[in-house]
Amino acid sequence: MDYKEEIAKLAKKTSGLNIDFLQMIEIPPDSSMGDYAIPCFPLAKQLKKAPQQIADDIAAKLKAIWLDKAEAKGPYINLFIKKSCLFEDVISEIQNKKDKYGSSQEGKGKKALIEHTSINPNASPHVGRARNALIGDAIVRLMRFQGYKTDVHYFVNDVGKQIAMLVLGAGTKKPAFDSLLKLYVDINNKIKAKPELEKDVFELLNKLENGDKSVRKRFRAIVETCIKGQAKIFAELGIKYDSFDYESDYLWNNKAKQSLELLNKTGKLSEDEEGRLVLNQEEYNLPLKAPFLVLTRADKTSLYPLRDIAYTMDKAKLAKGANVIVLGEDQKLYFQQLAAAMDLLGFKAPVPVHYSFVLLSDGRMSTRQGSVILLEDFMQEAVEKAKHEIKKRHGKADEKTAKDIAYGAVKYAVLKVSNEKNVTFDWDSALSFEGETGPYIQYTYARARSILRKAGKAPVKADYCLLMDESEKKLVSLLGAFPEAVNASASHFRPSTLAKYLLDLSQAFNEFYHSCQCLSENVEPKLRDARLLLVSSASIVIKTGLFLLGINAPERM
RNA sequence: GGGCCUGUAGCCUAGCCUGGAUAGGGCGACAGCCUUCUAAGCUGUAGAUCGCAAGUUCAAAUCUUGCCAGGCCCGCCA
Repeated sequence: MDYKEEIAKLAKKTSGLNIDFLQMIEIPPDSSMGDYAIPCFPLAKQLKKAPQQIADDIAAKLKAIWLDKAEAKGPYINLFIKKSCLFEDVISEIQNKKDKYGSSQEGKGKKALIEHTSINPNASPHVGRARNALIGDAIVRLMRFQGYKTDVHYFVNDVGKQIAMLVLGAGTKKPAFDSLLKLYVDINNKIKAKPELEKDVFELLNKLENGDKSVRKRFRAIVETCIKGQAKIFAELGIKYDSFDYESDYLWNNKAKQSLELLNKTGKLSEDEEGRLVLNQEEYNLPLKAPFLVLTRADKTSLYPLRDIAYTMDKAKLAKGANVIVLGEDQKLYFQQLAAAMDLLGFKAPVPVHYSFVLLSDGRMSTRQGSVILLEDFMQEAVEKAKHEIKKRHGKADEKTAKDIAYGAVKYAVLKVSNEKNVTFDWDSALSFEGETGPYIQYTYARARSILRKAGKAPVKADYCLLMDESEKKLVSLLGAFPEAVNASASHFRPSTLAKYLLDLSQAFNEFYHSCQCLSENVEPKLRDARLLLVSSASIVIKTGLFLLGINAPERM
């Protein structure tokens, strides 16, 4: 039952006012003030009465079977829902729906396409780039949970100067994945010291674009090594892709060229004074110094935007429903240019989800300079620490649990921060297992599961009126808020919203855990049943929530 | 020069879209709580002119404008 709606209806009927109360209803800051509240300020003008008076008048008249009481407190009408109704609704719904609880199913029957990660295939991913993958994966999970049939795409940027440099650096050797970063840094330094080497880079690119078989092979070999290495690391974290789309394919299959022709038909394409093909985007009023998107070099070899336009057109054709792309904040303006080009071609651009960079205490991460924290290293450190912590408690550590905890910490540390906020990477806080962390939430789950294991057979129903403690009430109310949290998180593409919710829920559970016993002998059997169902419900919701963030919930830790 | 994002206790962060009741958390500090379901936990204390200044409003962390600081971007990188 949706109490907000019921309250709105009731308030409208009793007050006789033609006002949409639904918008006005809010949740009081403290549960002792009621389950819902209606602030009466907005009514004051219309009724020409003091809001306090209005609250008094209306509160006295509000009556419904599910309503325990309505009392005016200053200008607010505070509403208390009958506990039996409120608790019954929430707990039985969770028990019925189990791991489906919280899904709005609003994507049912719809499809979604999402592109994320799409890192340059030049080295092992650093934690800044990993932010893309982690946010992207959480969005994928949220959308699937909401019922969307979701395809995950990874655009492999295997064309361009950066890769050509790597190919040049490798020469005839076949470097291993682990050695790519060093190779990449070295060749960057080498070219910096000897700029005439750039000529070789462009020559490689030209040959690649014009279909030189051996050059093509050299590119593919090194890119494959890199993509395999990257995919393995992400797979270790439970992140999977349905399709790796190679940028170079857009050269071979002529789609880049074809989109150039389509753009030409718009009349906005022209050659600039140096022979490059540029797209006029004046009409879109983008904050650029010159309103042109450069699509080719003077030798007419393609630049990234052209290949990206071709790719984005393909995605637009493929995307039957939602079309989402996760991009760094550095791509914001560029993406607007891409979107403008799509608009010109009559295609709908994807919805961009932007995130800010992970910084180091002494500045930005740069693969080129080798000043990075590699995701692998972060994961490894976390696993070491998890093993150490488990051994401290249980004597020996099993690999699976250690990884669950370690990766939970890694993921949560990244996902709990709002997308648009910069993160300054700091080993101590990133590797913390206490406080606002993944392991804290996992620990909460393990505690709940431990109670349920010891309880043996689970009760089927209970009298929820017996749950009198403040901590119990708070817990139920948070459990009831899960669907809304999921919906807010999914619809705004903000995993941090769900991360925050799970933290609040875990805190509420731990407070309950400390103030209410379940299995103790002096707990009445009926109360025990009610509490066990509450614990079971909390465990279901925590597990589902963690799953949506891509975090495993170990049964013991 | 222009545009977008961010600014909340010593440090990190939620709330800002959709303005309302004492601005939530966490780390660190200090004081407590394990003979009772896992102390990776819980309770309490101290710590905030919500960057600054104006404006709108009965009411501003939240909306508007200006300024300051940090991040990112603005033609042949991707």
